[in-house]
Amino acid sequence: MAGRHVDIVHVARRAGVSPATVSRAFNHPSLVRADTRTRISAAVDELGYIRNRAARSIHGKRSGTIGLVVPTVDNAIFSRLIQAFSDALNRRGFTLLLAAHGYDLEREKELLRSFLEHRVDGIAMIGLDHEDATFALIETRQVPAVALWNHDGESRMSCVGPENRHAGYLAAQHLADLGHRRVGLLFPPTRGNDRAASRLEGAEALLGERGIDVPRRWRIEAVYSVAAAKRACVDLIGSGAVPTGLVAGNDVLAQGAVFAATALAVGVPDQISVVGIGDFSGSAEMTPSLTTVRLPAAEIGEAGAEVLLELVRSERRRLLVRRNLPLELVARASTAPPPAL
Amino acid sequence: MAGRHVDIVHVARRAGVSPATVSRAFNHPSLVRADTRTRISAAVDELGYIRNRAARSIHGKRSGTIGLVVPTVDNAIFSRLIQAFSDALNRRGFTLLLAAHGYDLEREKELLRSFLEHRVDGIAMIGLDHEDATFALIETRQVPAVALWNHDGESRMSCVGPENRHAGYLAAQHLADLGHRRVGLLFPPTRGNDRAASRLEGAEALLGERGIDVPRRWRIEAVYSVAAAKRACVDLIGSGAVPTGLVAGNDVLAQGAVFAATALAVGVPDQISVVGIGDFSGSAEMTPSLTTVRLPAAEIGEAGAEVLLELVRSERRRLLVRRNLPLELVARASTAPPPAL
DNA sequence: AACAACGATGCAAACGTTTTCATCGAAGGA
DNA sequence: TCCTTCGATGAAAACGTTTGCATCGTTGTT
Repeated sequence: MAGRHVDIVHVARRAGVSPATVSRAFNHPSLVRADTRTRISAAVDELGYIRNRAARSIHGKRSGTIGLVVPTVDNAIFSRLIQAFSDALNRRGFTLLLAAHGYDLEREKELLRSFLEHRVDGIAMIGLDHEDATFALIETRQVPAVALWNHDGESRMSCVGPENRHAGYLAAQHLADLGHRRVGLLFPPTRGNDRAASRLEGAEALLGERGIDVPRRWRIEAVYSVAAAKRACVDLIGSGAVPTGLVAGNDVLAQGAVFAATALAVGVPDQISVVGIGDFSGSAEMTPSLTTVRLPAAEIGEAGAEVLLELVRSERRRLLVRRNLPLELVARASTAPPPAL
Repeated sequence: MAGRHVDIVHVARRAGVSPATVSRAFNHPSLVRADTRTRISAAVDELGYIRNRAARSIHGKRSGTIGLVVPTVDNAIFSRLIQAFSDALNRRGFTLLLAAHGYDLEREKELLRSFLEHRVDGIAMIGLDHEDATFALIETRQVPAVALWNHDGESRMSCVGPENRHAGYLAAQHLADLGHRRVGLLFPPTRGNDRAASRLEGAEALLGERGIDVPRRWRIEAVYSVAAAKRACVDLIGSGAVPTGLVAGNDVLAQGAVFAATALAVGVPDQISVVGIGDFSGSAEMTPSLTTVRLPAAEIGEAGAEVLLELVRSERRRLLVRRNLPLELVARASTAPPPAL
C-alpha cells in the first residue's frame, strides 16, 4: 500500500483532485475547502506520501536547511552550542546541516561551498576570522550568515556572542584583584582561532595595565584536551619556578592544570590559583570547583538561530545584526590570594 | 561578474557549449573533450557558478546527504561519535544532516520524517530501540539505515557498535573480581535508552552470577550530568549505609560519584571503588583516574559511516550488516579491593 | 572510395513540485 | 432575472538539472 515512489500526482489521483490542489493544501491550506483537505490528508496517509523538499527548493523556495560549520564537534562547549542551535532550528521547522573543519580555515571554505550546493537558507560559522574567499562567497551569493561565539562591534558579518577579549580580561582581573603578581597563561594555539586569540589578548591587556609581566616560560600552549594541558602543567610545575596564578584559555585546559597540580600534591588554590573560561559541565562539581568566566553557550545557540532566521526572512540582504551576550565571572574554590612569601 | 543566480545555462552560454555538455563535464568528465572541459571550468570560475544539488536529486540521483539522529549532542561521548561520523562522511563527499530528539522516541520519528523529506541517502540513529512507526518508515521507504552505539546479533536493522550488555557485565565483573560484595548501581533513566538498559542488565547478570544482591536503596537513578550524579551520591553517602563498590552507567555519572566522595572526604578507592563506562575525555586525567570500560566512540563513527555508505551504494535494499566492536576494561586508580571489615 | 565505428556534442524530455492564469459554479445585488 | 463577485479548482508553464537519443565529423578498414 504505502510505497517507495509515491509523488504528489499519485496523491492527487487518489484524492480525486489535481496536483495543484494537493500542493495548495500543503502550502496555502486556506485556499482549499476543508473537506477536500480531509480527502487529501487521507490519501497522503494511505499512500505514505512524503513531500520532496528538493523539488520544492528548485522553485527558489527555501530549502529549509541551515548550515553550521564548527571547528570541531568533539568539545564540551561547542556541543552545547550545537545542541541549542539545532533545537532552535527544529522548533522553527528548519533542519541542520553540520560540518567540522578541524581549525583549518581553508577546509572551512570547502565546507561552505558544499553547503551552498545544497542551497542552505543560511550559514552559521564559529568566530569572526575567516578566509577572504569565504567572505567573498557569502557576499556574492548573498546568503544570510552569522558568526557565533564572538562579538565585535566592527565585525564584517553579523555576529552573536560574548566579547572573548573581555572574557580573558575578566579572568586575569580576578587573579590580579586577589593579589597575584606571578601569573602564567595556558592557552590553545591561536592560529585560525580568533576566540582564543582575543581571550589571550584580553588577559595580556589586563596584566599590562597592572604592570604584571609574564615571562616566556609561563606562556604555555596546549591543544584542546585535558590530557595535553595536564602534561604541559606537569612539566611547568616540575621545572621549579611556578606562578601563583594561572589563566587558562578554557575550562578544559584549566581542568588539566588542576589535575596536574593535584597529582603533584601542589595545593589548589593554596599554592596555585587556576581560573578557566567557559564554565563547562563538570567545572562546578570537580574538587576544587573551578573559578571560571561563564560563556553562555546555550544562549548563543538559541540567539544565533533566532538572528539567522530573522536574516533569512528579511529581504534586506545586506543587513548586519550584532548581538553582544553578557559574561560573568563565577568565583569558586580554585582561586584564592597567593600564598604569603 | 560572479552572481547570485547563475545556473548551468549561463555557464553553457559563456563556454559556448550546450547545458548538456556542462552537466557531462561535471558528472562524466571522460565523455567531454579536454579543451572543452577547460573552457567550461573557466566559465564556472568567472561566473562563480555553484551546482544545485536539489535540482540533481530530483532525477532520483543521490542527494549527497546522510541524516544522523542522536538523543543529544551535548554529551561528551556522542560528540566524539558525531565528529568521527561527520568526518568520514565528508571525506567521501557526503554532508551530514543532524538532529537531536532529547530521548523522546516519538520526536525521533518526526525528525526521521523530516530527513526523508530532504531525501537523505541514508539514515543513522543511536541504539536499536525505536518506535514501530520508525521502523515502518524505514522499511517502506527502503532507505538504507544503520543503528550506531549498540550491537545485537538479532537486531531488526543494521548495527555498528559494542555490546552494551557486555560493557555492564565487564564493569561489574571487575568489582566482583576485586572482592566487592556490597555493590551499588548508578544509572541514567533507561526509558528510551536501550544502551543504558543493556548495560544495567549486563551488570545485574554478573552480580546475579556471583550471588550479589543489590538492595533498592543502592540502585540510584540520575540524569546524564555530573551535577545530578554528584547530588545523588552525596545523598547516598549521607544516608549512612554505603556500598564498597559502585558501577556507573557511564563516565559522567562515575565522575559525579567520585567528586561526591571526594567532597565528603570518603576515600576513592580506599573506602569506595567506582567504575564507569565510556572512557570519556578527562577520565584518565582526573584524580583518582577513573577505571572504566572503554567504548570506541571514534571507531563507531568511522565504521558506522563506512557501513552505511556501503548500504547506500549497494542495490540490495534488504541487506543487514552487523558490526561488533570490541570493549576493553581499563583499570585505573578509582578501584581497589574493598576495605577490610 | 565507400562504409563502419566511434567520439563529441546538441536536442528535448523528464524529474516532482509550485504558481500564474483561467475556468466554473454559486451567491449576492440591482 | 441578469450581472458581478468570489471561492474553489484545474491546466500548464516553470524551476535547474540529467540523460537517452540523434547528429555530425573523423578515423580506420576493406
